[in-house]
Amino acid sequence: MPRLAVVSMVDAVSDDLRQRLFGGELRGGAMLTEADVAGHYDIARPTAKAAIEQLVAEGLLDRSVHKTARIPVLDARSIRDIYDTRSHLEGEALRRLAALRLVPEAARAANADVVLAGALGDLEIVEPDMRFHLALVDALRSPRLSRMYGSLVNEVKLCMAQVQGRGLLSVDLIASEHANILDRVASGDASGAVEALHAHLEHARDLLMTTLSSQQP
Amino acid sequence: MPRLAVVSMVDAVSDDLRQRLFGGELRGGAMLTEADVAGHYDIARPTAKAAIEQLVAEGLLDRSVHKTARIPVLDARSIRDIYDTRSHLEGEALRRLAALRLVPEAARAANADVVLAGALGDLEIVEPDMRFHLALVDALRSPRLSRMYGSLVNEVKLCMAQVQGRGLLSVDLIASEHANILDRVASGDASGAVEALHAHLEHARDLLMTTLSSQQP
DNA sequence: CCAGTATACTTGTCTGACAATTACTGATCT
DNA sequence: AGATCAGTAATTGTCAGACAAGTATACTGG
Repeated sequence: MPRLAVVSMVDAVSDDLRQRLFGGELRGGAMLTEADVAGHYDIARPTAKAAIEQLVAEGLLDRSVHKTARIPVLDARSIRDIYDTRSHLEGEALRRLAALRLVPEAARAANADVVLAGALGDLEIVEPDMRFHLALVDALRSPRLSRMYGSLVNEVKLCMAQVQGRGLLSVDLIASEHANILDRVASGDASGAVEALHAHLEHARDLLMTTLSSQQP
Repeated sequence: MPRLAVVSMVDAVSDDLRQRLFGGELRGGAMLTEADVAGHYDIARPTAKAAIEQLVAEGLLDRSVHKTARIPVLDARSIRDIYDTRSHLEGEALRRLAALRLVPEAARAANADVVLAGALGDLEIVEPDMRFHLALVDALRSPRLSRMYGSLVNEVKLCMAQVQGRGLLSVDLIASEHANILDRVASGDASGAVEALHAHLEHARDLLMTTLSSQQP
């Protein structure tokens, strides 16, 4: 019997908004009023307000007091910060995994899914890709660390939705870089694994930033 | 002309609740109903609810759907996770600072305040101590990283309030360990700085855990 | 003493409302 | 014409009160 999650209306709404954000239906820079949300889901405005505030707390929406929520436009500085922080968290995680020579099974599985998803389209790669990286962090079994990395993953998904990757992701390259990282962890080569991760993330980040700057004007 | 922060009622309430949590007025394990908060500040229940939900999102209160919010009792596992995650974030930060030989001025100043606060009492040490560690992270100028570390700091403050440190903190030892860390950063000794940090945090954590276990039964 | 039910308490959500703030539009003046 | 200011519309912040739904506790019967 499957475990059913009892969610409140607010959670259901914020979940769906998240999906619409990641799917690109809600474009960067667009305004999102409480009345819009309330009308779209046919709920009361306070309920919509609470859902919006959840997303603001996660960094998936921008808002200050008395102003309409806006879907953030991720500029170069934000992307740099997101990827620097990813390197920061995940790099140290790899050091620990390498010290234990622990290769998370979930990471291997996720990387296999990356290859499978490659045939479907760029946006489909994002999910298993993120799952790979999250699996590395989750392997340390630290709830707080996983939560932090999860919030970064959400921001990356928002990035990906905004650039709407048009065939710019090379699945084979990504998968081989992932495999390389796992190999170095397995052999206990901590600094090598960190190096490989940094290169991998820098690669992804630069691709993102050049794509973004080319479609900005 | 000073920068005035326009805060909503909800923010003001959650700020004050935070202070009461850190001050130990609200003890671990205690229940905090929406009606309690609403009555205490003479505000409407929805407003109290929103303030509580902010704190839940920060991890400063526990709550699941349809249940009364509870002030978390930080057990050994939580403390271990908090300090492991601190090591994780701050250790990597030290590596970067050491590579730049960058010693944040704010960290020096905070450590000086630690010594000054030592004469006042244990709870007074906590603030400059946390400011020292936060200054190290802030020096990297990463908004996301600072936010993450800040949430850990808040949890540590909650810990400290719960053990109500009774003369168990040795100010001189803390300050000298801090100074040691800064020295190693200044000399570019990355792994030495990380080592010193790990020892420092492990020290603090063990003190916290033994104190906690002795007053638990 | 345990199980099941009944009651009180608490939270989730809604409707409707008003105040405070922001964004926009139009008129006036240089 | 362009800029500045006032007034209006739109939006958010907060409230009161209400009801449904879920949780916790006490009480009763076995």
